[in-house]
Parts: sequence; structure tokens; C-alpha cells
Amino acid sequence: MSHHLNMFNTVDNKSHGVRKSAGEKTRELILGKALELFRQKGFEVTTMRDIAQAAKVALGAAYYYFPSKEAIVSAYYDEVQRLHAGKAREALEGKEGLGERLSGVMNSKLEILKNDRKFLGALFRYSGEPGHPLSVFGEATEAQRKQSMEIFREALAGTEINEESKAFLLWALWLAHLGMILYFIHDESEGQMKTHNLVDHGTDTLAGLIELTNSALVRPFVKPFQTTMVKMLREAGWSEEA
Amino acid sequence: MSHHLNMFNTVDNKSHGVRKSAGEKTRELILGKALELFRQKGFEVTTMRDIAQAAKVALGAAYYYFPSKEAIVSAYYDEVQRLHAGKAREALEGKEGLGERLSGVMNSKLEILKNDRKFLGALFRYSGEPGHPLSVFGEATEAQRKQSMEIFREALAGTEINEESKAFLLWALWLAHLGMILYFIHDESEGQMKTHNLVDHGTDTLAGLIELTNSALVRPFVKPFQTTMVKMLREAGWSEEA
DNA sequence: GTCTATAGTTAGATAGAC
DNA sequence: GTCTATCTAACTATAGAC
Repeated sequence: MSHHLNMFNTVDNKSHGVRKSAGEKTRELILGKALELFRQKGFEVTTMRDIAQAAKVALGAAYYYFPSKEAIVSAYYDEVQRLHAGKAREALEGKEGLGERLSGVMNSKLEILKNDRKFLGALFRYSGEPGHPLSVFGEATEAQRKQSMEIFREALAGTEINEESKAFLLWALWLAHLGMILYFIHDESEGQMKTHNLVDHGTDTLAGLIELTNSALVRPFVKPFQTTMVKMLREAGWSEEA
Repeated sequence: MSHHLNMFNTVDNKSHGVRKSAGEKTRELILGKALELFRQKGFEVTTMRDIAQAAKVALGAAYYYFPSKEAIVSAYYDEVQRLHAGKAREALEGKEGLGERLSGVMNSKLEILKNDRKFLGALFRYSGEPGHPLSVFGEATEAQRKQSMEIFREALAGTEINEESKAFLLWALWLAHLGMILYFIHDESEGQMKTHNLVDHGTDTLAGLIELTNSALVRPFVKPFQTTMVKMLREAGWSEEA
């Protein structure tokens, strides 16, 4: 029985039955060792040579699998997304209120990232460079973004919002979730308690506001704003992935 | 008469009467040439060697004045802030409505940045690294942040908001203004029209919302949210520059 | 397709002489 | 303050083993 711990320090069930090519295994080895080093020493100070050495492969092998050092963090984040899809759906089971549903999605994300604040910053390094393959806003990462927004779509299931506003809300939630990660990285409080408070109250407040704007009493006042905002955002091209 | 164009391609009035040390002049020369190259070729492809050569100094001299390549962009941004303080105050003259006041501040910023989208991204490179001297959220840039928020405080003059909410609103405006710059960088539309639309409608909408929440009819509904939010943000430590 | 080994190149950054 | 020389580490290139 070869249960073994993967890079996330969880039991890797997939290793039973699923054939992996030699390349696959090397790739995971490099990724795992890299993350180990990033967690230990930090992203900056860890060199590609360190990583190759730790994985007992040649430097060229590391570059064969990962075109750059940041690409390793990006690959890690792919895994995070995959895990999050599962964990978030688990968290959504049986939860009815919008507030707790949003909170479930956000908190499961934090749970996955909890030991990796040291190197998550590398994810944001190219956010201001539109063409860069690793920009969180770039074309190359569109699939990831869509996938992430799908999870939020599920959290919103059962909420009464028209499709256009919902599309915008998904974008906003994805952005907020990025902001959460950024805040999390900077949060030096015990157990990142401040981030958790922010998420708990923030999701609750947001849910309350959404319900408020749907209430018969307030809606007439809010309606014109919604119309303006949708128009504005359409002009701004948010729907075309701008 | 030695009117000459400075790095912003505007007439440099300060050069009359104000003595500059040799070092001061070298620094400006390097900064100016660097920005020229950044605008021409982009930030990435411009090397420190290129910059030093263009300024006819040794590589070491460039590093004597600027500890890193990004520090050049940061120094440029200091100038931007200084210019913005002036331009924004000009724009605020005679404007009464909150919407147009906010719009004035935002648009004057865009006006200053308009030719520099190519390298503004460098400003965000370390936003995910708390300790880094060039992180927009870091301690080392706190003075700049405060200065920037002061401009927004002036835009809010005459608006009825309690001090605690206002402090938060300033933070939010500063963040929104960062977001605007990010969007601006990614905006490939003719003359960055999309950014301008977003700013025009966004400031108007925000102003409308602020007024709405202050109205007698809606306030009772919104009040509990304001209370919760202020509490939440206090717990999150936003006031302590977290 | 997967890797090793090794030898560059490039460019950011630094040390220390003048 | 300014230079020259040097260092480091990301990255590339290549030739070959399996």
C-alpha cells in the first residue's frame, strides 16, 4: 500500500490505479520539492539550481517542465484551483443562506492556501503586464479565471438576480477573492484571524446587501443604479474579458 | 533663456533660480533618459545598461541613484503624485457636485499618466510582497499613500459623512484609483476610451449612492450595514495600515 | 518524448578603486 | 559621485544518452 503525501501534504489517492508516465512523476517531484523550498526559505532566495538539486535532476530538466520560476507557482495554483473546486462544493452541501454559501467558498480557499503565504505573492508579479503569460488578468490565464468564477456561480445558485447583473457579480466576486488573497498575504495576525474576520463579515454583508436590493421597499431606489452600472460595465467591456 | 523640457515633456519652470547640485542633475538626466527608453521600447526590454549608456554614465552611476530598475518607475511616480496634487486641486476649483469632483481627481491623474501605460505595470510588481520597499501596500510607500488620500479628502469636502466612514471611504477611493490605473494599463481601446467611460460613470454612480445612503428614506435600511462594515473594517485593521 | 551534462549569454545588482 | 570589474542567477543552447 503506497499511500504517500503529495505536495499539499495530504494523502494522494490518485496514485492508486492511475498510471503516470515517467515525465509526470518527474514533474510532480520537481514541483513538490520547489514548494517545499519556497515554504522553507521563501520564493526569492530559492534558486532554480536549488530546486533541481533537491529533486535530484539536472537544471535543464527543471526548465524542461517549467519555463520559469514563476511558472512553478502558477502550476501550484492550478492544483489549488482543482482542489478548491472539490472543497468548495463540499462546503456548499446543505448550506442554504447566500452568506454562508459565499463564506464556504472563500474559507475553503483560505484553508488550501494557509501554509503558502510566503510565495503566493509571486502570483501577482505580472498583474500589471497585459501580455505576460502569467498575468492574472491575461489571456493565458482565462481558463483558470472561468473555472474560478464557475465556483462562485454555484454559490449564487438560488439567488434571484438577472443574468447580466449576475455575470458582473461573478466578476466582482472573483476580484474580491483576489483581493482576499492579497490581504491574506499581508495579514500577519495570529492564524490570519483578520482575514477570516473580514471574510466572515464581508460575505454576510454582501449577502445582506443583495437581499436588500431585492426587497420591494428599497428596490425602486436601487434600480436606476443597477441599470446605470450594467450599462457602464458593458461599455467598459468587462464581458469581453477586458 | 533656458526653458527646457523635463521628463514629462512640460516646460520646467523650476530650472530658473533654483540651484541644483551636480548629483541632482545627473539623477534627473538618468531618470529622464530611462523614461524616454521605457516609453520607446517598454520596461522589460530596456536594460540598466541601455539607460546608463543613453545618459552617458557608467552602470554603477545609475545604481548609485536608483537601487533598482523598478525604483526608477517609483521615482517617476513620486513626480506623478506631485503633479497630481496640483492638477487635481486645479480641477476641483469651482466644482460643486461630488460626482464631478471625484471625476476631476481621477481624470487629472489619467491625464498625467496617458503616455506611460507601457511601463506603469512595474509599479505593481511587488504588490504581493509585504516587505518589499516598492510594494504599493508596504510601509515604505505609506507617505505616498497618505498624500494620495489627502487629495481624495479634498474631493470629499462638503460631503456629509462621519469621520470613521470617511476614513474608510478614502481608503476605498485610493484602492479604486489603483484599480483604475490597472484597468488603464490593460485598456487597448482608442484613447483608452473605456477607462474614461468607466471613470465618468463610476464616479457619478458612487456619488449618487453616497447621496442615496444619506437620504432620509433609504438611510434606515442602510444604517445597519454601515455599522457592520465599520466594525468589520476596524477588526480587519484597515486603520492601522494593514 | 525524457533527461543529463555542460557551456554559454544576459542583465540586475554590488564592491571597491579613484 | 563616478567608474571599472565582478558576481549571481535566470535563462538558453546544444549535444547526446535512453
